[in-house]
Amino acid sequence: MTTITEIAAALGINQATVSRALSGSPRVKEETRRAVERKAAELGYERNVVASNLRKGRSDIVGIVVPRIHREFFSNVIGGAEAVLNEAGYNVLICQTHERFDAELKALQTLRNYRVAGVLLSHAIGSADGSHILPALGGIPLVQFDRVFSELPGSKIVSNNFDGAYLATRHLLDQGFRRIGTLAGYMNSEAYVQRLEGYRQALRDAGMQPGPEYPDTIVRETGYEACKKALAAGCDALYSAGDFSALGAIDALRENGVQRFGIVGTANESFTALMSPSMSSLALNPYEMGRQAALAFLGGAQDGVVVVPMELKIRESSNINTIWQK
Amino acid sequence: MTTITEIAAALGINQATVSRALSGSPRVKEETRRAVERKAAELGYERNVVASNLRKGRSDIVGIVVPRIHREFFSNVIGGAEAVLNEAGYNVLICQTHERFDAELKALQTLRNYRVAGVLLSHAIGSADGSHILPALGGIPLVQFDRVFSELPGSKIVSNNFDGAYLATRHLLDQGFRRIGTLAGYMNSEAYVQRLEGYRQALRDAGMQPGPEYPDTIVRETGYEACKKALAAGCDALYSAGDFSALGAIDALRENGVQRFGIVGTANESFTALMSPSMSSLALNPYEMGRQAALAFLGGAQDGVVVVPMELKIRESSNINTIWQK
DNA sequence: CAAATTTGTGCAAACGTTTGTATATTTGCG
DNA sequence: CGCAAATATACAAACGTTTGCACAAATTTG
Repeated sequence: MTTITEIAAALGINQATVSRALSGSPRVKEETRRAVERKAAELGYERNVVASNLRKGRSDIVGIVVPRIHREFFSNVIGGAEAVLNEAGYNVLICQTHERFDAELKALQTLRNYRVAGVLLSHAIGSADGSHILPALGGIPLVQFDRVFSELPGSKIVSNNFDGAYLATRHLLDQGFRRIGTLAGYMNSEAYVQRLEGYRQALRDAGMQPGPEYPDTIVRETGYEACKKALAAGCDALYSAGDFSALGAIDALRENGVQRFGIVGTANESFTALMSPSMSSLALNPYEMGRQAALAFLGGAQDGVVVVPMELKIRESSNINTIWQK
Repeated sequence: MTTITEIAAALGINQATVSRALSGSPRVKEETRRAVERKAAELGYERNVVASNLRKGRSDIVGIVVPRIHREFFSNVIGGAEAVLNEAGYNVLICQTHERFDAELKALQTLRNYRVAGVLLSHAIGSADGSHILPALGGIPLVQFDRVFSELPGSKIVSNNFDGAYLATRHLLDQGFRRIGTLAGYMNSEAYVQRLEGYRQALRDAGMQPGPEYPDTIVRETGYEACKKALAAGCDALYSAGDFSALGAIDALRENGVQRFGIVGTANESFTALMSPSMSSLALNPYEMGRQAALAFLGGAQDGVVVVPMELKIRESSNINTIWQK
């Protein structure tokens, strides 16, 4: 491949001049610049970023570490981050942890080896705390998103789970449902705790009795079981902290031929809009979270929390006239 | 950050020895190696991959270029490729083209600037042909997957669309359906042409009349319209070359209260398993395609085509007793 | 025991840039 | 015209690693 030294030799000038010409330094004559650019194009020159980064002591790569790339949520976060970062001249190196602590540690070390400009991280479930993160990064700027360790410095991007769940529950009340339960997630995760609190607050503010709560309910099967209990307890609606548990709840409604029952899920997985009746869902905003994470990095990854609003997608499952059939 | 020069100074030996010790050269005494490793750990040394890559003239990064990362298909391909490549000591740099020619060209140039070890590519719709690819890559090994330009050299990973569509159509016949139409995709894409051919061959082999064909039918709306026409034409089943058009077809079935009508889609989008009745679908195998693409790269990106089998996921929509309701 | 071989280490150049400083050239101005 | 200032280019060192070659010490061989 062509180097600046070759261009310099071909033009009989110094490589430093070629370097300056190509990087737009004002210290080179317009005429020389044009000659260099012409010769560079002629020889098919492309700057060797590896050498450039070594000399400059920094890289234009930003690492993104996620549990699993094929999860809709994370691939959308990556998409949002990439849009901003590419615009700013950065490239994106993606690592998966598969929810494992050891893979997360290795990913962080790899990124450090590349002397990346920054790291955007959503930690693995397998990481009980964040004590390994800073040592592994050795000073590289850190932005955490969605799953954050509050004790670490740097920027954090999270959803407003409390407000979202409040809104979803309020929506069910507004539709005329009167006894609302909740399928809550794992209580060791901040996000699920916040959703539960938002749900409770909405009921309190409406002067309603607290409804039945089904914790650790996050997959289709547990949603199905919990919904049967909720029906037995006289519920006419459920706010579910996940979409898959809400799907299980709908299985139970169909099986029992229940009518006038409202469901709102959380996460706005693509199937919620595609099923029939379609499912109302409290949408996370992964693309925007990715954008915000990237912007936080560009802003220097200062300590601080950015809250990305959730959005309630109102569809058929929370309409009191929706018919549930087998 | 610590360098090998610092380790060498601390031990009073030469940097070359440190380098050799850390990279496992047999030319260094076991005792020295241990001393180096101890000191490296003590100083928190991490190899500077940028410098290493520059000196070695190659990089351990493989570029993956896809239209859109948040599409389920592509994120799974990436996941499969990453699994293999990480195992082999490579890292993955991901670029999106958003189906645009200019973004694809820029991505390829960026990867070349990084002197990546290889590129895995599924080209943008906006790229009418592949004439820009080789010049942009300047000799970097190329593996194409899913969307391939046959005229380019290198490895190609594709699905066996013909066999898959044949199988799907055969399955509908086996279920007792007798007049089968097809929602075909865009005929400027090799994959869709192959699916149409497979469908036709299955009917021929069964001694059936050719059914009605609805080309350019790939989204929900066009699927809905085409299904209404198919119903008017007396069809009792459809093989759809896409899942979204199949979803539209189901909309039409529900609306018209049709019974005894079979549907098989293609791509096995996650919603197909989650809707009710669930949709039978001809699954692409993106994870395996990613794996194969990575393996092809590791094997030197030799000229040749690898065909990844599709798998028919049999669910309720192709069962003759499934009830379609509003 | 000298010569040949093996083993371990050091020296220094290279990878392709960038950049501080020095030098050469041009320009401006009294 | 002469000198200072501005402009343009050259020189050379650095970034941190890898690696061919040279060399010294230890070991084997005839």
